Amino acid sequence: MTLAHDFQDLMNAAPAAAGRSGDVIERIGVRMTFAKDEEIYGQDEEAELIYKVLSGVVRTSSVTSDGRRQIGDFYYAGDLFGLEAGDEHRFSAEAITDCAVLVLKSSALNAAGLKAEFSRDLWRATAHELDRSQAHILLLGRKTAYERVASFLMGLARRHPGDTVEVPMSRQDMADYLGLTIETVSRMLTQLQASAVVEFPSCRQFQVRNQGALARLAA
Amino acid sequence: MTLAHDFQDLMNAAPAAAGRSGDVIERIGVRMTFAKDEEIYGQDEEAELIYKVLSGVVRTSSVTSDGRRQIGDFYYAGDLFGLEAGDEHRFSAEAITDCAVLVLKSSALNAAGLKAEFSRDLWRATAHELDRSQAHILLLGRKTAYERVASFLMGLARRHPGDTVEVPMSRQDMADYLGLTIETVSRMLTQLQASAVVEFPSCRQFQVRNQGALARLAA
DNA sequence: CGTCATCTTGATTACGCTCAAGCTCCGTGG
DNA sequence: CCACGGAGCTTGAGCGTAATCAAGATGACG
Repeated sequence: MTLAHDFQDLMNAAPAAAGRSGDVIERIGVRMTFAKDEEIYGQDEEAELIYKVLSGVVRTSSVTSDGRRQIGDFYYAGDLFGLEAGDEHRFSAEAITDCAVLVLKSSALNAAGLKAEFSRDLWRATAHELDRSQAHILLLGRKTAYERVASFLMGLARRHPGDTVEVPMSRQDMADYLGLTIETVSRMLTQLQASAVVEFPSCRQFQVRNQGALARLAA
Repeated sequence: MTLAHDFQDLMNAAPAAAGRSGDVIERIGVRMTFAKDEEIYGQDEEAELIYKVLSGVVRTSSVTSDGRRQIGDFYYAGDLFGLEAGDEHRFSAEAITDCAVLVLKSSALNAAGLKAEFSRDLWRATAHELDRSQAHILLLGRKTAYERVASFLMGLARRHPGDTVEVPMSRQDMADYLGLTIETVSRMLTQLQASAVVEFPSCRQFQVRNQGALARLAA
C-alpha cells in the first residue's frame, strides 16, 4: 500500500473544506492505493477510519476459526465502506483488483469541525449499507442456489449497465458471498446459460439474454 | 391498535423537549399499543416513522409472493426499529406479544428543530442494526442448523440474564429467522437437550446447562 | 510450450426439507 | 370434573438440493 499524499495533507486541507458535504471526504481524505488481494483493514482491527472507493473493487469478508468464509459485500467506485457500530471491525476488507481508496479518520472530522456537515452523508451511507444487508439476509435465508446466483448476476448487471457485464470477482468470492460452494455456483451458471437466461463468452464476463427471466428469478 | 395520547401531543411536547437527546423520542413520541399478531406497519408501506418498543416483543418480516418468509430481527423493550434507507419498508413489523410502542414521525423532528439533537442517536441505532444484520448474514451464510439454533438460544440468554430464559416467539418465528423449517429447529433443540447443553422444562422456556459448549457452538 | 491457478463437470454423500403421524398443552363446554 | 377440539410442538420415514471428493478443461503467464 502506498500513500499518494502525506498525512499532513489532512490537516492542511481541512480549513479549506467547505461547500457541499459530499465533497468533504474528497477534500480531507488521504488517497491510498492497494494491489490486488492486499488487505485494507483486518478483522478485529479498530474501526476508526472511513473509506471511499475511487477505482477498483473491494470486498469485505469474515473468516471463522475453522476456515469458513462469508463475504459481506462488494464495493465499487463511489461506495463508502468501513463504517461500523462496534469499536472493532466484524469484517476485514481486501482489494479484489488494484484499487485507489480515499481514507478519512473520523476523529479528524471532529477536529476540523466538519462532523455535522458530514454526518448526514454518513447516516445515509450507513442506512444504505443496512438496506443491502437486509437484501442479503433475504437471499441467504430463503433463496435456492439457482435464485441466489441469478440475483447476483442481476445485481452486477444493474450496477454496470451496458451490453457486456464484467465479473471482477472469482468464483470463490461469489460462492462465499452467496453462502454456496464454487462447484454449485459453477453448475448454476451453466444452468442459467443452458436456459438462455445469460451467456458467458468467458468466465469473467456475460451478457443478459432474457432480462425478464433473470428478474423473475432474482425477485 | 389504540392511541394513548392524541397526535396533538407531538406538537405540544416539542418545544419542551430539551436535555439529553436520548429523551427526544420519549418526549415527542406518541404511545400506541398493539395486540399479539397485530401489524405495526406493512411491507412496501412508506417508511417515515421511527418506533421504540416500550414493552412486549416485535418482529420484522418479509414474505415473498410464493409464501417464503424471512424474519429480519426481534425487538425488545428499549429497541428502536423501523429506520430504513429506502422510501418503502423492506420488512413489515408485527407484535408477537401484546406491545406498547412509541411512534415518532421523523419529519416532526425537522419541524421541531430537534433533528440535530436526535441524529446522533439515530445514527447509532442504524449502525447497531447494521451490526446485527451482519451477524445475521454470518449465521445464514455459513452456519449449520445446529449452530444456528445454538446461536439463537445464546442470543436470547444474553439479552435476558437470569436462570430461566423465556422464549417469546413460536418455533415458526425461530425457523423463519434462522432460515430453517420448524421441524429442523425442533430436532436441533432436542439434540441440544440430549447433549445437555440446554434444558427445556417447557417449550417456551429453557435454562443453559453448559455455557461453554453453547458459546462454542454459537461462535 | 509448459506450468499453475481457476473453472467446470461428474459421482457420491449428507444435511436439512417434505410429508405424515402423534403428542402436549390449553381453553371451552357438556 | 372430564371430554372434546384445535393450535403448536415433536418425532419418524423418505427424498432432494447442495456439499464433498475427484477428475478434467480452460486460461493466464513465464
